[in-house]
Amino acid sequence: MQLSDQEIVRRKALEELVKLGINPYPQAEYKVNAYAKEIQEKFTENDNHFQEVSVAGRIMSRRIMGAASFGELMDSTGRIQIYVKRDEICTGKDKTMYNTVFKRLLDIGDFIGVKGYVFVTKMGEITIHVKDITVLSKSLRPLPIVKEKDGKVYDAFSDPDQRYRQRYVDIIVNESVRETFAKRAQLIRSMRDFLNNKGYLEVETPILQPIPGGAAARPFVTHHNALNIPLYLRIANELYLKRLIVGGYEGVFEFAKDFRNEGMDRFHNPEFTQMEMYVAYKDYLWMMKTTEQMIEKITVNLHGTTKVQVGDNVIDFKAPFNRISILGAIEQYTGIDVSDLNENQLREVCKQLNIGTDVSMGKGKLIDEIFGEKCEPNYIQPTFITDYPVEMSPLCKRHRNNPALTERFELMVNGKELANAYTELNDPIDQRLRFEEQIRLAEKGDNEAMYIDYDFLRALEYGMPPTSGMGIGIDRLVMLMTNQPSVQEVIFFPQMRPEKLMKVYNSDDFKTIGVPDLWAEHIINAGFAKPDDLAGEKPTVIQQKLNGYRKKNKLQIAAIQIDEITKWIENLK
RNA sequence: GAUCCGUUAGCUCAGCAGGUAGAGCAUUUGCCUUUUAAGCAAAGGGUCCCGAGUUCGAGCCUCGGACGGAUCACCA
Repeated sequence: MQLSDQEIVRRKALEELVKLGINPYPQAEYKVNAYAKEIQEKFTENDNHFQEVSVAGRIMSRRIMGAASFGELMDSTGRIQIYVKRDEICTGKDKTMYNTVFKRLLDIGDFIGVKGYVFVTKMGEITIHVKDITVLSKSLRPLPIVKEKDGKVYDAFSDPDQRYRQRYVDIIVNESVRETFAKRAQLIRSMRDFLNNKGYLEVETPILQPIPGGAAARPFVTHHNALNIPLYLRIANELYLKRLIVGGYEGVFEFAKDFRNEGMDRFHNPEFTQMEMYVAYKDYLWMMKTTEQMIEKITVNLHGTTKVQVGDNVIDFKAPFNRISILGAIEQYTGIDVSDLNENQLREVCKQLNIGTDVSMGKGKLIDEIFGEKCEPNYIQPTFITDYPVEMSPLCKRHRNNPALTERFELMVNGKELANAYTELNDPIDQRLRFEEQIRLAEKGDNEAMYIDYDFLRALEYGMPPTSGMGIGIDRLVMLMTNQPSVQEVIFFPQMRPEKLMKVYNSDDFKTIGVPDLWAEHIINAGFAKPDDLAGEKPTVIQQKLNGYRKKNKLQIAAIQIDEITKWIENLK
């Protein structure tokens, strides 16, 4: 492994700690009785609070001035300044703990525990006056140094690639990232509370499914050895949740990880979280009200107001949200009434509007295309789009006033779909026909049309009460609520192409061409990363470089001779 | 999948008509007992993403590749 100079320094410090009898990775519990945030919030100079604190965390900065030092310690709640004075942590004659351990062997990133009392410095900063330091864990890699003053961040650790691949570093160094994920947790808690308060049952259903139903998307396939069958990672949990409604639960919900084997971009991660809920005896009108109430409540819980800044827009989640039918929306933005058009006429309209189509698209898909192209981006404020054509909603009940439509809504916010809901189809005969229609579409080449789940049909045949169901994208909701421009910012470990490790050569690679052990240790550091690098150089140049390195580092080995080097180069060929 | 942009020290980023690779922070050493992104001073630190080519000479130019970002396409 090639180490940078800073990593070498830290490894040496580690060895020295051990020599001093200090275990850099101790086993024992370190008892903590206070946290940074708590001290910052509650300490006042007149009280006798916090006079014997014990705090543990990472050293995030140090300012050493002779026999006294300031530093910042970061624990799970935030940062607090520490003041370390030599004669306070070394009460006897031996000043090693300060001079050597604290000043030289500890680094930014190391975990320590400190005991002491809290006071306020002349500069007015709440600070722990340290009387005792315990090394808790040595850090061998230097952290990025991010500094901040008056809300302005300097030298931010900002490369998305590194931040997502090494999220642990991102959350050490970027406080706002920790806040985003804290908000995510709070949002989910708030939604769960809302649903629990209604008395619905939180359930878990299979992620490995023999038939990937409930949505139209390409699934990931895996294989079960014992059963010797393919299994799919779920694209939705809808059909399982509806089985539970058949089973007699009044309301069920699940926070579900779903998996879709499709493109990745800033709105799509292959695995994402959806909350789906189903409630018996309700319809989509009720569900609209419930959805807007739930989102309003979550927003207020998170922000104390219904208004949220998202990019350049302020979005107001105050219920009720606007409602418009999909055909009405199309008429609004294109001036064309498409409600009575057949497939060919729709194709004509698409052409006229400059929307690409292909033969696999049925009537439903064509309407969806027009809406997606001409209408969807316009709905910035929360808007329910309702009453979708029957062809694009195979699990949804037909509209009570128009059998060509369904009782479905999608919630659009900031020009994107956030939630999707139905008055669920519970007529088993109609459901079977709709599945069969999907199969016909599949044969036309729509690779997202559904498989038929016969057990689900069997369940419906036992009878499912009238039910309304809704799915809401948690990642997208978190993006809105935290004003983040991409899903990758709200998922701890977004999917990335695997890191490609470059072949790293070591001393053994040099030994194979005849470099003696003593030199093989040093040759990489002397500037030859791999054996082939020797081939491009004249032997005399190599000799100079190696012997120069020997002199500079005062190596206790004999100077290298030119004929040796010539032999290595011959061995290379 | 297409187009554009990026990849240089641990981190953030400069660099040029092709001529010995730079800054700030971090690191090391010395001085300094209350500092506030940054005390003062000095020093060390690089596979300029990888590979091929052009050239006397490539971080820079050409071609190919890797990875990332943005936009578009795809997308119930």
